Amino acid sequence: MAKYHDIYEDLKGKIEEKEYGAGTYLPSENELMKLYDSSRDTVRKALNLLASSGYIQKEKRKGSLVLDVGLISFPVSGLTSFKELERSAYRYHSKTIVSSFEYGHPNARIQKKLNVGPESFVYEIKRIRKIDGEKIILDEDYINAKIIPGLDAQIASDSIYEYIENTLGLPIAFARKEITVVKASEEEKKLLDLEGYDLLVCVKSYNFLEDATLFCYTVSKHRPDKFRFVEFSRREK
Amino acid sequence: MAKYHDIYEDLKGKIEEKEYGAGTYLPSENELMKLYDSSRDTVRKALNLLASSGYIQKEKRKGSLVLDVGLISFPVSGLTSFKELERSAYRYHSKTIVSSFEYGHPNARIQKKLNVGPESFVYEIKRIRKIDGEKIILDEDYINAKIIPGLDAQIASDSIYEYIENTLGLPIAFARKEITVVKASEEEKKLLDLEGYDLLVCVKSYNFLEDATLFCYTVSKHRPDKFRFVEFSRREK
DNA sequence: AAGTGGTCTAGACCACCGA
DNA sequence: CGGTGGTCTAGACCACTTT
Repeated sequence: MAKYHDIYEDLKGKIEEKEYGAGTYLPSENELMKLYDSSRDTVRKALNLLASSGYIQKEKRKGSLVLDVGLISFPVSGLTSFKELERSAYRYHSKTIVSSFEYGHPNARIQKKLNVGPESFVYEIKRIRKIDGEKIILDEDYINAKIIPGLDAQIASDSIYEYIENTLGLPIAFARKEITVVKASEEEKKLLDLEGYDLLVCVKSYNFLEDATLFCYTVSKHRPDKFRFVEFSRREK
Repeated sequence: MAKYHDIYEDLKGKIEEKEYGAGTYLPSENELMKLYDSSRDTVRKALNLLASSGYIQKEKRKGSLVLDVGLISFPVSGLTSFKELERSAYRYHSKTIVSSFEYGHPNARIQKKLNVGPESFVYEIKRIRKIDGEKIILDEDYINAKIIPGLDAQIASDSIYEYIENTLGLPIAFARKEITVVKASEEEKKLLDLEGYDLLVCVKSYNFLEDATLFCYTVSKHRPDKFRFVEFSRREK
């Protein structure tokens, strides 16, 4: 099912494999209709997906221009989790260390962040991400245990997202993220290999399920020299 | 024209004005068809825009849930330029100082960034952004003069984007951005009020017109404590 | 059983570009 | 003038939720 999505994946693949090279035009919508034996609307849905993710630029009365799919490395974008990054093209020698795993009632700050009361239960997990032998990233996750039950340190050392999506079958849908720069605390200096840096790039993220439930608040702190965020954005209007 | 866009704007406004409150559902697609006297497809286009910009979450067989439109401040996202930020809700006492304005052939690095030859002409503009009396941001713009002619220091001190879009009538379409953290050079320490910080948040941006012409490469460096980037992202699949 | 959003189709008109 | 993408319409079937 979801024909338009199949067409999107197919075209995306062919652009990445240079079958449709940068600077050339895709077949017209009329031709794509025939190629994929589908209606124009369906083809256009696929093309819109390609445009919004930066693969093509649609030009009126000319066609769909294939863009140069440049470097796509270390995106915080698209809800990518650390575990997914490992699997990506940019493969690091990486390791996750669970430095603390707690379960209990949240303090006032976390109650507010997760929008829960003092009687609720929350997992508080701290993890250190090691890349090429250096402790680079510190992740703090605050997870609503009522929504995400059954976590343990073993799952945390693997991938919490995979557990949520595959084991629990809960669909992660969207996130609000904020990137700032903060001073490193003494504890953070001890936990990470900061090499003299006293600032950290701080990515705070509110993560939601498909039914718009806020299930997790994450604070991810990166050593400045190892942080990189890439974005493709279209201008409104 | 562009009915679906009008509907989008109307609904967006009503969500921002709390006419449709967070946590409630929008009228069903069927009702919206009648409300706006349009077809279902047109209504759905508007709803998709709302969803992709984070205003609603569509839930199958239930409806379009209105999300809590939180803080939207200082987004680098969406191609927002400094001049637009000024006009936004978060109004700063701000001022732009053109610290250097040059016109000539580009060096090898800029030739590569702008994808032009050594015989081409490029504007190289440095601007300091003052917010509340403090010099916080340093912008370097490298602009292809063949595409964007007629720039001068006066325009640079106002808004280059406005000049491109309104005076020249050229449509700015999309950008590729990269955020990293870099060490401040001695020159940058002199130009900005860094208050002891020796790192800067560096936003590099390749900016394109609607016909996918690369017209401008920008490097924008921010004092770490004044930098903030907010993003809404949907999970693929 | 009624209502919802997700998908797909077929056809239409427009504005504009290039031959 | 034919081809392009942009927009809009009307109708259809599906899977599922709610009543």
